[in-house]
Parts: sequence; C-alpha cells; structure tokens
Amino acid sequence: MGLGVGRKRGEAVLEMADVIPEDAPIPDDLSWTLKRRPTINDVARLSGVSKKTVSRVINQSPLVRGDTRERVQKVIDKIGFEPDLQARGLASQRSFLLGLVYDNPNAQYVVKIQEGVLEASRRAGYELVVHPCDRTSPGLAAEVRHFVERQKLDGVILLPPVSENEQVAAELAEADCRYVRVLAAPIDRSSNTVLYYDWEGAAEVAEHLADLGHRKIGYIAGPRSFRSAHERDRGFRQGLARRRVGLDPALVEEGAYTFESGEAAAEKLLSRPDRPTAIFACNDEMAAGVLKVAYRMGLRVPEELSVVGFDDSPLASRLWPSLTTVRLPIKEMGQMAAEKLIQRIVNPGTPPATDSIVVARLVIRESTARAP
Amino acid sequence: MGLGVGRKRGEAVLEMADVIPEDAPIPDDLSWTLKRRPTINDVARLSGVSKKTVSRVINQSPLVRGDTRERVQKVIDKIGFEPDLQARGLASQRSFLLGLVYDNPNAQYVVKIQEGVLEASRRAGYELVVHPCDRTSPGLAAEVRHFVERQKLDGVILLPPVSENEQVAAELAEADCRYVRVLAAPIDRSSNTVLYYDWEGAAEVAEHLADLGHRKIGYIAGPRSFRSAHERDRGFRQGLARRRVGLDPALVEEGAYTFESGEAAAEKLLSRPDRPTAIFACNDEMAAGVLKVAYRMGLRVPEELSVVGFDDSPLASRLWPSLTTVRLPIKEMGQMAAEKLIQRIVNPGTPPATDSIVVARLVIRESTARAP
DNA sequence: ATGAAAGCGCTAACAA
DNA sequence: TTGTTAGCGCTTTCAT
Repeated sequence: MGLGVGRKRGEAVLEMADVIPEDAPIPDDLSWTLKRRPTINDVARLSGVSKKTVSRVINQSPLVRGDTRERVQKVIDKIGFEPDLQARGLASQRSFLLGLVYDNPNAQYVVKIQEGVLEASRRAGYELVVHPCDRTSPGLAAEVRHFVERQKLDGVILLPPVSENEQVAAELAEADCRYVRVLAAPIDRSSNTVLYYDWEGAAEVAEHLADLGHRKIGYIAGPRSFRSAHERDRGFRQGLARRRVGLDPALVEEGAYTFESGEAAAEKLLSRPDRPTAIFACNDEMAAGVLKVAYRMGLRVPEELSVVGFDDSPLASRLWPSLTTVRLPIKEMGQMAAEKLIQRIVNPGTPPATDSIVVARLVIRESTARAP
Repeated sequence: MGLGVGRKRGEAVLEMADVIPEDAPIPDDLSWTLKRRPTINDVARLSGVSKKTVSRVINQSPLVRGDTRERVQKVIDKIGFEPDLQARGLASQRSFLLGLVYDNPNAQYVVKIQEGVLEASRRAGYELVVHPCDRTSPGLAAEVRHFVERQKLDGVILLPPVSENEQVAAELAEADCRYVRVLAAPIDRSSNTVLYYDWEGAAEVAEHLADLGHRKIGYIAGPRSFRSAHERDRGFRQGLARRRVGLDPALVEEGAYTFESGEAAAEKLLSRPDRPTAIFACNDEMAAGVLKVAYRMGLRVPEELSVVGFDDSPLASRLWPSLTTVRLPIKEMGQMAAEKLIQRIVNPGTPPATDSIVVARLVIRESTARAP
C-alpha cells in the first residue's frame, strides 16, 4: 500500500503501513519492523513530510511549524533515527571531528587535555582524532595540513610546544581550517588562543622562597626553545624583583626539562662553596633530579635545602618529601579550547571571541621551609 | 572543447584542454588549472577512462591493464588527486577511523598505547578516535556501541580494564564491529586479543627476592576487580613456590593501585614486630607509597627493606632509590593491537589470527638488595 | 578489461 | 512554511 510500489533497492520495509495518515497515531514499536538503520527517507515517509523538512528538523531550522516539527520528532524518536554523519558531512563539507595536535613529552598533560577537550566536544556531538607529531620534523606544517584535509576535520587544537610553530598555524589558516592554539604568550588573535599564564605561578614561587628568607636561590631554567620557559623565567625574575631579592647569575643553570638535566644542574649548583639554600627547577622532572642529588649529597630537604618544581605532575605528590610546585588547570584548558573551537564552528557569524586565560598557581607541600 | 559543454555545477575547470588525447603527453602543472580539490571525475576525464576504472586503480583492483593503470596513476600524481574519505566511506560503509576505548588511570600507559596504535594505523591510512569512558557506568556497553556506530568506526581497540568487560565485547560483536581486546588472560578468541603476561613478570619478582635471601616477604596485591591483579598474584605465588619460599598470609594486604593505599598497607606491614625484609607492591604507585612510609619510619631502602613495584612508570626511575619494577612493552602492544585489527579490516577473508603475546619482564634498579 | 547508471544518506538552491 | 530537484564524490551492480 502507499509508496510500497515505487520503493528502491535497500529501502526499509515496513510490515504494517508505509504512510501514516496525518491524524492517525504513530504505531508503537516501529523499530521492530525496520530491517536496517533508518534513514531520513524513512522518517519522511512515516511522518508524511518531505526529506527536506526532516532535514530542517534535524538541523533545528526555525522554518518548520511547531506541530510539523513535533510530528517528525516523534517519528524520529520512535524509530530511533540518527543522521548518518558521513552523508551529512559529504553534503555539507563537515566531519564532526576535531583534531588534537601535540608534541608534548608529558603524558599526564596530554591525557588531561584530551579529557577536557572530550568533555566539551561530546556535548556538541564531536569526536576527537589525536595526532602526536614531531616538532623538529621539516615537513611538519604540510603533514598537519594533510591530516586535517584528509579527514576534513572541522577544527584542530594545538598544544604547546607545537602550538608555538607559526608555520603550522599559517598552513592551517591557508587551508581554511579553524584552529585554537594553547599558548603561554599572546602571539595570535585571541579568538585562536587559550592563554596560560605560567609566569604568574613562577612569580609566586619567587615570592614564596623570598618570604621564607631565602637569599641564595638556585634557578634551573627550562630550554630556550620553549616559550613557556621564557614566561616562567620572566615571572620568576619579576617575583624576585618585587621582593627585592637578587638572582646571582652564577646560580642560574639551563636544563632541558628532563630528570637527568635536573640532576646535572643540581650537581653544579650544590657543589659550590656558597651553595644555594633553595632551588627552583622549572619543572617537576628536573626538581626530582634535584631531590635525588640532594639525597646523594646527604642534604636534608627541606631543612637544609628547599626545592620547588613546576607542573604538579603525579611525581610531585609522590616524591619524598612531596614537592612544592605550581599547578595549571590543564583539563579546564582543554575544555576552553574545545568550547572556543566549537563555538566558531557551530556559530560562524559570531563576533571574535574574547581572551581565554588560565593562571598557574603555587601549591605548597613539604619540600620548602625557612632558610637555614 | 570536449566535455566542456555538459559540465555540471562545481566541475573543475581546466583552461587548456579537458580531455587529453590517448597519445598526447600529460601537460605539466595541471594542478595550476584546477580551481578546487580534484575529484575522481577530473582524473577520469583527464586520463580518458571512466570513473570506475579510476576507482579500480585507487583500490588496487587487478582488473586493470598495466598501461591503463599507469596512465591513470600519472594523472593522479600530476593533479595531486586524493580520494575523499567521506565519499568513499558513504559508498562503501567504511570510515577509515579506528577507536580506542579505555578507562585506565595511568596516563603514561594510555599515551604509549596511543603512540603504538598510531604508528601502525598511519601506515595503513587510518586515524584514531579516542574514547575514555567510565567502567562503572551502567550504560557503558550501549554508550560504546553508540560511539562506534555514530562514526561508523572500522574497528576498536579496548584497553584494560574495560577490555575485560564482556558486555561491551558482546555489544560490539552484535553491532558487527571488529574489535581487539588487550587482555591479561585469554578470555576471548585469539583473533580478538592481544595478551600480556603480567604473571611472568610477577614470578620473576618472586624469584629475584627469593634469590636475594628474603624469606619474610610482604605483599600488597592489586584490587580484585582487575584481572591483571589476579594474574600478578598467580605469577608471584608461583614464583615463590618455585623457590620454595612461603608467603605468610599475615603479610598480605590488598591495595587499590593508588599511592595512598600503598601507604596504608605499608604502615600495617611495617609496624608488625616481625616486619618483612622486602615488600612487593603490585604497581609503582603503591610502591611509591611504601617508600614514603619507609622514610617516615627511618627504614633505609634497600639496606633494611627491599621494595619492588610493577609497571615501570616514570615514577619508578625518578624515585629515590629508583625502583626495581616490572616492565611491559606498552607501545608494542598498541602496535600489535592496531595491526591485528587493520589486518582483519583490510583483508577480511584471512584465516583467524594467531595469538599475540607480550611478556612482562623484571627491571632491577636500586630498591632491592640482599636480605639483612 | 572497461563502462553506464544507479545508488550511499544527506544538504542546498530554487520554487511553490 | 514546505517540497522538488540536483548534487556531494565515491562504489557498485550489471552489462559489454
């Protein structure tokens, strides 16, 4: 009956009725009678409207009368229709996929960001495709572009330190791909950026140590190639300046953000005749190295040496003594980045987004005490 | 000229020629003349064959003559044609996406697996969609199914402990979705499984401690809800039995794989009058807790107390003293899982895959020594 | 070995 | 407000 005749290959088959009359109730358990995943055609037929109207309902277009919308929605719910994302994407040049590009050695950081991003994306019906990469690879920008174009990603989030790569950003812009960069300093438009103020946390470290009476402070900086290292440096020096405490250049070492480089730097600093009473290592890994050297040299922490790290990694709370460090709300950063991106995807005509800023804060634990 | 007239909306426009005669050389720099991403139609037109033949070339069908294939391939390379994955997927019910489902608190583990999976998937042109989940959620199986169906994932990899959930596996099977489970014990067909033998590593721990002369050995087991905890338990007891060393039930505690639970268990064990001379904690987190308690109680490690962990997390090598522990080749597991999955996707008609097994091995560091 | 035509399930342009 | 008609770019019958 009804359209039963002109049905094409693969059309869903209903056993009772094809078209449901306007005024008839929609039968229960229609899903039982569908032999395969329902399509927009099934919904259209069953609710007696055109494909396009169903499409309008799906896409929340205002151009549908209330009762029509309701009727269609009822059929959708009844037969459990869910639009096919591939088809939708093919027709509208979207994919409902976001990308996450990173080259960060810190697993905790990456996973936390992923969690935050996913929390926001799931709400909006987006999935996340991950893409670790090699910052030093010459073809990086092209490779990232290929990644987004291949799957037609609707947008990408870039984590530090790849986020600092201008070529990558430029390539994405050229490919017309929306992106959000997680950055330590405002080097892009604020609608493309989630900023984290590492420097504020570093300044708090300086003040904390100064307030504990430390005057000979050792400092293990991060590698120059990381923007965050500069920011931490700036903040630390600024904090010391605020407390009018000097930083002896002889007590400054540059580390590589690794455990081993922390050990090496600590060995230099702690074998000086005028060894520092406190050391600020620019990340927890290096601070762990400092602790190890202190133990080896028989220095008690914090009684004879205060140690501060940065990142609040799992390490920080599990070391002995637990590390005074600096914490960034990482998961929140992921959420903010995803929300910012999705906002622009879903609502392209909105005014440019405002700044998104998170601030690093000091976490005081057991590894710091008054200067001896 | 040529097909210039019947051209449809959106057709690529060439400035010089539409059809290239059979015997004419293919012009250089054709990409310049294409106003948008080239499609299969462009390739077909330029190489003077039908869409279908181009499709055959793309899909490596043997039903194409050598010279035809070559000619088509030349055009593909020249204009930089890359098939649209959405269109391909829509027509052939694929997505070129793999899923990774996990509920693992260990960030290092997750990231390493992701790396391994990606290494294998990139080679095959697959991308990875990540899906952390909540093992305790009642709707988990349905939710995972929804995840794979929504994006029509070509396959999923399940990590422990979600991988141990039979409902999830059953739901995936019902949805006709290929999956590979990373498991500590063979509870599924071997074509669906990558096995890791935790128990072997645990047995090595037992032998190591026994060989160092320890007879009063404390043991902090993992939570019963983890299959790996059972396997580690089995292996440990087996190893002890092989060395004819007994395990005093009074020296056995159950932990929760957390730092705090390790501390709590260690406090009980170490405050006994007949305190153990060695403690095996079933993961590094708990072992870190043991170390902390030992320091608090003034026990020197390893002189007075040997401590062994499991996982070889970053923690293990950064603690002081560094932890003797057990290592699993995590990245390789990810690779194996992905290869196994892709093999089945790309080549559905192959005989059921054989076992994929990795073995956990003891890593001796500074936290173990001869019994006092 | 190759091709024509009809889909895949959806959106978009243009009518009505 | 709603429907009609073409697509999106590819694969798949089924011919030839």
